[in-house]
Amino acid sequence: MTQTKTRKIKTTRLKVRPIRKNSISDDIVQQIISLISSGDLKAGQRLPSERDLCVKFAASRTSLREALRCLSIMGVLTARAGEGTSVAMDGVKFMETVLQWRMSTELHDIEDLMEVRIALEGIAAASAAENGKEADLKRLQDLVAKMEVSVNDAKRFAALDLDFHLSLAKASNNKLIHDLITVIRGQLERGVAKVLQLPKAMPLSVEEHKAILQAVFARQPEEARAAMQAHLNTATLRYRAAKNKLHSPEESSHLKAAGKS
Amino acid sequence: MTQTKTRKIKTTRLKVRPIRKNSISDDIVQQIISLISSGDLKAGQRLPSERDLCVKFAASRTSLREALRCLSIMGVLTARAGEGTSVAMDGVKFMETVLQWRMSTELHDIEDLMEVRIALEGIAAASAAENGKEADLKRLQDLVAKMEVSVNDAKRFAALDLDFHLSLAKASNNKLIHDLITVIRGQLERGVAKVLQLPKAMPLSVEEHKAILQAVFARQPEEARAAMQAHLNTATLRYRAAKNKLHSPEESSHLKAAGKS
DNA sequence: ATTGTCATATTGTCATACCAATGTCAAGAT
DNA sequence: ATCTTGACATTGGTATGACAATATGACAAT
Repeated sequence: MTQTKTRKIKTTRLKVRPIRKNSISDDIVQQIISLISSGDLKAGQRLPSERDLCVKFAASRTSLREALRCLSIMGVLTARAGEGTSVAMDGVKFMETVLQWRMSTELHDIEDLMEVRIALEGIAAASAAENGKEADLKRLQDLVAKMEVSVNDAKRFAALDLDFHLSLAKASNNKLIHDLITVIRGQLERGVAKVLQLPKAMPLSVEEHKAILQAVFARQPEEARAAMQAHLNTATLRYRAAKNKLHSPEESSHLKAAGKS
Repeated sequence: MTQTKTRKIKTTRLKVRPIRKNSISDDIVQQIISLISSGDLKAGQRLPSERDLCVKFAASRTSLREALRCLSIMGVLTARAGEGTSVAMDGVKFMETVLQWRMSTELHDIEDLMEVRIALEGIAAASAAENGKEADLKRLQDLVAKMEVSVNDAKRFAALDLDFHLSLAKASNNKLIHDLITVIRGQLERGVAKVLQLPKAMPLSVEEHKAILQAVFARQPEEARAAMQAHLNTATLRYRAAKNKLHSPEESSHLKAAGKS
């Protein structure tokens, strides 16, 4: 069969473009996104009923529903039977599901996440020191004070820690950074809980947060960045220690409660 | 006046949770994500036909399709008539649609994007200098060489520039950073084109890329980071200039306001 | 004033049918 | 032998109708 030679290339090279039919659902999704983008659909606003939208889009209810359902699952829309469909109020759920998917379908190393997180939270700290409003800074102060008296309650401490970092990200006044930090932190939640189990972890963490807070209050962007990045670097080291020290063999997803035999 | 007094609050505060019925499509989506996450479904692998999946999930084809369609639109699956449905090979499309949606439904300032980009590409340059493989570095060198002889072809230059930055991000060996840079860069594409219209923009850009390249080849992470961030900072300044000089008023549509949310 | 009931509108689910695109493979043409 | 062609089966894409489940408001009953 080696004589299946190449001389058979007499097929003329026509300059045509492949025809591509975008699916109807795809099209509808894009249109709705555009409507939201242009402001014709505002957050919380209700959409016409599915049957009405069918005729507006000149599509079947099947195709329309595939589009609406997709947007609902992603958190862009909220739909409930009897009530109708409306634009979601908070776009955060969207990013949450998204990163959850991303993290699930494509493995990202914890170290990769931390590398990005260190950079972003560094920016956030610097920006907060530079531009943060007094109210935001006050809130950070309160949170650190609460952390200081919660060093014996790991669960509460973790919640306060999360609140601190997100509040600081918000104070940076860069919404993209706030979004990214939120979703990345969500992926690291388990790791955070582990780190806090280490002895002295919480008191040390309080001191580090105090250092960040001080730099932010002093309106020293670079110091704030350095303090934040130092905090997260040691947190990364503590995570590695926790990972190796504590039941190291398996670290993966879920503990399979083997039950008390 | 207000005799609708408050004493009527004897309604006991019960700790109950609202009833929530997850839709079938939602459930199927979660299950498929889990299958991909657990490795039971690998990238490129084909799923059973829709009609088969119907019986496996014990759901109607409508519900099943709403789930599959959602995953297809988001880029997690790829489906074509006659061929079947399979797990997408390239997860980048997913992040692209995601950020596109996010950018559309929630306004992000160009400056916010650049701030994040500067940090991430700084990391990428440093990591590439530290860990980049020789082949990756060689590719960067080739790209800069091509850029140097393309200073009169803005379109080609822009493509080479994009290639350079993404290749460097890839060389950093941090997939999350590569993803984020890719999508952020996608949002900035128009801005990049504008900047290159400025006089001397391309020759200057070449020099800056050479500086980055040199630092990376010298295996000097901090120098590489500094060179990259200097490059992007001047690019930002050039963008502002281009925005103000050229027909400015229209189209940016992002005005930064202290968003409270 | 609270509760029960009903009508109505809307989303959620299902079953069925048909269309369009793709792959398979055998029959026929060269 | 090799290539083309066409029929056929498989599969995703679309459309339609029907019914269930849920939320809302009006209204009667207690």
